[in-house]
Amino acid sequence: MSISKSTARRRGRPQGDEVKIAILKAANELLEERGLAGFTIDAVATRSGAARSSIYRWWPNRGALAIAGFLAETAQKIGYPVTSSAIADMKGQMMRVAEVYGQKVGRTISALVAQGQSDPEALRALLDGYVLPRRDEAKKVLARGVANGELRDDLDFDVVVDALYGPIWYRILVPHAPLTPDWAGRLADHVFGGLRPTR
Amino acid sequence: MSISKSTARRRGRPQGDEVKIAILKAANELLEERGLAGFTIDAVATRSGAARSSIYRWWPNRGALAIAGFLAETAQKIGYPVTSSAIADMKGQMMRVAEVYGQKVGRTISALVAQGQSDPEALRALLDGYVLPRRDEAKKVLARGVANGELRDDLDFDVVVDALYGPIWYRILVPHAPLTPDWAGRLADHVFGGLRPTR
Amino acid sequence: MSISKSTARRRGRPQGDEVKIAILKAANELLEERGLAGFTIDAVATRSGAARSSIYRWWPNRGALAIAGFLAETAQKIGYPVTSSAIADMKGQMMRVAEVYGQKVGRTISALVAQGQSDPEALRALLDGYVLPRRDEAKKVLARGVANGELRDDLDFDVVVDALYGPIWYRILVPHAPLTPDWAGRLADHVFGGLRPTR
Amino acid sequence: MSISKSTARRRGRPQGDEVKIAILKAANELLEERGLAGFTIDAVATRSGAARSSIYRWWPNRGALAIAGFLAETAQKIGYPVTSSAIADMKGQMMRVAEVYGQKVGRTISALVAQGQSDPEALRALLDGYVLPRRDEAKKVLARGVANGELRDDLDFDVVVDALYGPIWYRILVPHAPLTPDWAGRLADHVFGGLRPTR
DNA sequence: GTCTAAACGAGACGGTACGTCCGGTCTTACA
DNA sequence: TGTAAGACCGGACGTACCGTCTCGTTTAGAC
Repeated sequence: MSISKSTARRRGRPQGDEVKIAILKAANELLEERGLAGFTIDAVATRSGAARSSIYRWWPNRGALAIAGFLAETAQKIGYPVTSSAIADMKGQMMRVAEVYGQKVGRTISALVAQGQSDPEALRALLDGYVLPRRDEAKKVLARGVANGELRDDLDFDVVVDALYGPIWYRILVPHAPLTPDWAGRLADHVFGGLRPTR
Repeated sequence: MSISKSTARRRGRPQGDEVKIAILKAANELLEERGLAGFTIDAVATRSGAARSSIYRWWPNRGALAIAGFLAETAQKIGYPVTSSAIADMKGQMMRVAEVYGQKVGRTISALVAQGQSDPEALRALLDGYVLPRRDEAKKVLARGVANGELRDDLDFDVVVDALYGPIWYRILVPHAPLTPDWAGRLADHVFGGLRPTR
Repeated sequence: MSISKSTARRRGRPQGDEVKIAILKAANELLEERGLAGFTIDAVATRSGAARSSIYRWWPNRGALAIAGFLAETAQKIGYPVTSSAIADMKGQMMRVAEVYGQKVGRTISALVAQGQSDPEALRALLDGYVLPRRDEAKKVLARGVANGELRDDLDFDVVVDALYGPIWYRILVPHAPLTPDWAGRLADHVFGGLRPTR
Repeated sequence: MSISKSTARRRGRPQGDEVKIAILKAANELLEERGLAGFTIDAVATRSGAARSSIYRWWPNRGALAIAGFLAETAQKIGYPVTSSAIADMKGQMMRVAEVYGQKVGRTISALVAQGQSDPEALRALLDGYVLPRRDEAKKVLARGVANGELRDDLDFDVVVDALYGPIWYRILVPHAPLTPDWAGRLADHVFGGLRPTR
């Protein structure tokens, strides 16, 4: 995004971060509170106190702003616990994710995905900035599980991550029933344990 | 949508089905070809040869039209096979769903979900008209599997359906990787078999 | 408007003038009450209880209906008094016209004239059906005045009628001040008497 | 329309007068050429090269635009001559008005009046912006005539202005016969001279 | 301390789609 | 054949945003 900022400070007024931060904050709040429909450049400008032109100076369009707001404000709030059991760590993290996504963050995420359907760059940004990194984290936990014998060694990690986290996103985006930690726990149990009877 | 057409014909000019059909067809095609962005009432009108006002006579807004187009044209294309094995039936159906959703239908579905994020009625219609009925079908297959001993008898069907189909929707909506029958087959194997080592 | 009612009954359902009358009545009422803006074919249909198609059977478009409604209902309500004095007759008639036009009829007339601006046929119908006939009546009174010596014998009747009635229409259409009988009387006095000082 | 431009420039982009002028010009031309029927916001936009939204930024609806176009372009074209005789001045001005109104301006005026019938604000604007000011001018001339003895001193100026100009508007709006300077001259003669025989 | 170029607020501008309203035509069922 | 009902095409309306642009103002660093 920015090349050659390392070299000697350029002339002119430097870019007071407050404006940028206020914009991102407002963007995120609007996304949370009113979803994609209420997320208007004008609304962001009004709420943040910034001018529309200031927004367009830093982000090329509303999709980019939406993603940026999300990444800046809410993205990295859920870490993985680290205990001796990878399965327990996974399950715990899924439950915490469900808890968080079940509230305002869920609205934001679904708005972002919706935006992504008609805005390839926004989708790309969401994937690269959020989805893929988190998948990688999950895979590390899985690898740990394989290493210590908790998990089968023939697992396809991509499939497993889809199996564990896909349903969570599905419940955000297609809310046929509420997204709760309890449900997430049962989901983990079913997937880890399989569906076949134990002999 | 309208029952009670059986009774005596109403007074005025009857509603030449061709127009309605042409509109729905055009709506669906646009959704498939160009996603939500290109799905404009005007575009639908032009392509179908109908007048904008005719569209608004039958559907209150673009969300309703989008859902209606989908349900009328593409919704019921994938049935369940029925063999002796419920697990095989499930897996087979998932693979066929993946195949179909991996193409144009996927675009349509993601457009509908996106629309649903800012249009509660559209979301409701999608759930009631498509998602929930298909979940019910899946649960019947699962029940068969429990009955004949293929599946554990303590399963939470809602969780299981989420676990099996959630990832498919996830890959449509958050396309971090392509949606293929092969992947769907492996997904089924992982979930049915569980992730823990077999003794 | 309707000829040949005398001859032998034609086949089919007789045309029960009630519908036509109800339509004209409704048309006129709407014109009076809400002016051109509220004068909608649909509104006329609803109020009259007739179907839109029945309206279009008898009148080609809304302009024609408006004129017809006016002519049928309100047009011929103001006759000329006949006394020995033509000037008094004129003045009296002007005052009564002002009285009538100052109320609902004025709204109707201004609506018709407005309609006429973008509908040449409506204008033609208004002229032929109302304006010109009434001008002719006025000219007869003027001729009587010339004959009995009340009026100059070199008058241009068209100019005189314009001078006497033009201001009345003007006050209807450009209502810079109310249209009252008193004002009309003073108008008559000024025009008949001239504006120059009497020696 | 806007005073107080003298003070310090406002913050944002100033309002490039060209756009506004082009819009008004186009509006007026359309009114002249095609009357109220052809006077469409879209047509104005197309002809002026401006966007529809730019038009709506400055005028709230088509009525307001119509008036504004008229006032900006054609309104003030006819001044009063000033000679020693008030009567001659009046008559001269009436003839020139007749000449001008007899052409395109007449179309515009009748369109405006028509618009006014279903748009009270447009009517108000026409009265305040055009009709009343011009009536005031006329009254001044009349006052001069009274002062120098050409006219009776018991005249009701409002009635006189109605008597002199009312017929002209009447002939514009109810064009039963063409509006010519010659006719206007005869009108002036009749009204100033009165209709009674001179002893 | 001045100079100056970028940041910033404000808002005009061209566009595009929305959903509504109405006009006029056409097609049916019923009387 | 007249009438009620209402589907249909078409076109204008006014609204809401989008993304671009052009201003005047502010301000921290360069000089």
